Amino acid sequence: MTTMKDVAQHAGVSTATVSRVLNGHAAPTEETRARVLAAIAELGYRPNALARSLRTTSTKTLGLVISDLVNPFFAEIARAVEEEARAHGYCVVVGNADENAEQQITYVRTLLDRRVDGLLVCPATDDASWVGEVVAAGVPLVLLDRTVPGADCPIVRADGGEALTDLADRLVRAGHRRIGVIAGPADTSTGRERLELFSAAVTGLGQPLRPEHVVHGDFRRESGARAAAAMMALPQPPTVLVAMDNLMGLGALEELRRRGVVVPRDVGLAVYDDQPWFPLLDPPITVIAQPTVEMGREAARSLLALIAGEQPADVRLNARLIVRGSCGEGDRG
Amino acid sequence: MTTMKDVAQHAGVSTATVSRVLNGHAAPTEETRARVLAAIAELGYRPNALARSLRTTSTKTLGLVISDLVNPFFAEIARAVEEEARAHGYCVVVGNADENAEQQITYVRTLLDRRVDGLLVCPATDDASWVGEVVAAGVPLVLLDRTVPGADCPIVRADGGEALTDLADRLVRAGHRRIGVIAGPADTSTGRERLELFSAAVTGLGQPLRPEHVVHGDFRRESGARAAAAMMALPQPPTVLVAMDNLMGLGALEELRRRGVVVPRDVGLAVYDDQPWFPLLDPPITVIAQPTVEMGREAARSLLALIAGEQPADVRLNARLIVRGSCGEGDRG
DNA sequence: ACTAGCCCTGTAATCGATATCAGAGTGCGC
DNA sequence: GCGCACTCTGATATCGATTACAGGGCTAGT
Repeated sequence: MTTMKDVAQHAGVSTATVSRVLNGHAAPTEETRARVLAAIAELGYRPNALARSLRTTSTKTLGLVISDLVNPFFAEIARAVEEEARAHGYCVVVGNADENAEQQITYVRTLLDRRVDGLLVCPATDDASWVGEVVAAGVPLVLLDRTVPGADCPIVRADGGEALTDLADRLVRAGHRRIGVIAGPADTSTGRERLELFSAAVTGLGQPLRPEHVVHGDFRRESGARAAAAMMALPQPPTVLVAMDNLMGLGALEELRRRGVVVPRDVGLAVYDDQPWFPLLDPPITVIAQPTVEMGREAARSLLALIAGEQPADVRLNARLIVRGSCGEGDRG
Repeated sequence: MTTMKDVAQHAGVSTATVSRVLNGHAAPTEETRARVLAAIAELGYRPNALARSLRTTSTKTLGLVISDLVNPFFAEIARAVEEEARAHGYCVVVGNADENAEQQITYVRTLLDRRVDGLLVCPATDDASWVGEVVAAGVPLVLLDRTVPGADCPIVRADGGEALTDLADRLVRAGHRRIGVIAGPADTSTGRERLELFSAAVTGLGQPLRPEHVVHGDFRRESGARAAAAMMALPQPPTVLVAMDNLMGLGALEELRRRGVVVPRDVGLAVYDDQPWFPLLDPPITVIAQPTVEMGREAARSLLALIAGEQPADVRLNARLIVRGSCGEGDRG
């Protein structure tokens, strides 16, 4: 590789001058500037970002640790983060935790070691041991989608309270008396919150959830299928299933299909997170849509603000209910 | 941040010794080793990866430039690459080109500047200007999914020839005489190849494609919808549509639904790339499935081999046809 | 007892950039 | 004509690690 020294020699100047030209400092003459630029072009020189970052202690890089890259919800967030960051001259390094706390910690450490300027994390679980390391490293941190206990940093998330209440309301009004919930993991904030909000809503309507009608999954496809299977095998199966994540919803759908259960005639279904293909199903699936793009964008903005020394406030966006028919609204509502 | 110097002072040794302990060199005594490790633990020291990489000229990082992160086909590949890399002690930096040649070049440069040990690229277009820069930088390069003209490096891809021939065969045998193709961009190798292979197959069966029944999209959702709309508006619309990518297939489905066109009664549909939700549609969609996980894994392996100084051969995996019913096979086949 | 050889450790150069500080050259005022 | 201010450039220290080389302390062989 050609280094700055080569360029300097080739242009007959010192490395300091090359550096000044590169960084747009006022000093160099138009003439030397031209000579340096010519040398750079001729040698095809590109500055070594490692050396530069070592010296300046800034990498112009954000780290993003995501719970599961294959989950389209997170993929879309990742894309939005990347877009917003790029618009501000930052680059994003994505780490995929695969819903695995250990892998997540590994990634947080790797990113800290590489001296990212800021860190954006969608925590895989409630384990918050890594937060201390980030704070100790003095690296700005913003949480995305999920909180962890005791973390003292800005968070960007979607509030599903209203949407879940609306959904509960609709389901009960549509006549459902046995509502089954495929909940997220109890050791994630979103897993707990969605269940609690929904549970409170149906309880408030005089239709508390039965214990056997709440099954926890892990935000992945197979667990959704297992949960649906477990509930449909009960002597008194639910008349409607609510999956608290799009992948578990997908798994549930697959399981219902395998069992020959017809939606919504035999059992209704609602899913948390919208996906472009949900409207294409027969019946189209009723969902709670989260503003993924905004979430990613806002998270990147908050982090950039934090890096700039500001004190961004928490961001709370609204999820909203989209009724489509998979809960039998047409028939009963 | 605490540096190696701090650790050295705290342990009463030189930085050289700390480095030796860190890198598992034989030299240090068990006793000094313990002292150093204690100091490291006590200070919570983590080595600066930038400084280390600058010195060793190895980052243990692979760069992955992907055409479109939101396309689940690529998301899955990215995940497989990351998994395989991690298993070999490498970390992956993902750049999302968003099917945009310029953005892709930007990312290639950024990754080269950061001195990734190797580069994995799914080229967004046929523009191969960036390949020279990678070669000049002396960075191992492996192409994934798509080729570019004149690139002299290993490539990992899926061969759809057999599957496309099978599909053509089935469609013609099922009585289809007007087959519409929603092709990929003409300036991508996969876009061209899939069309050519399929076109050759149907021509061989005496049913050449009509020019107005071939519309190029851009591997994204909206273009699939537009292409479907254009063909369905023809005086003699196709009796079956073949979308050469899952996102364009999704767009086509949405458009058909909007128009009240019933699949497969009014028009059949087949899609390149399988997705978990395709079997859930009514009718389930006939697809050509690519081995995404293997592609990602093999690509990572090839790149690691190249880095290790070996000469990996090109990898060609087979795509395969999965008949499900959306082409009216049940009725006509 | 003295030296050869081995083991462990420290000193210092190095990777490729940036930034400070000092010095060379020019222009201007008096 | 002399000095001062100002502009541009170069030499050099530095970021935080790795590593070649040198040297001190021991053991062992004769």
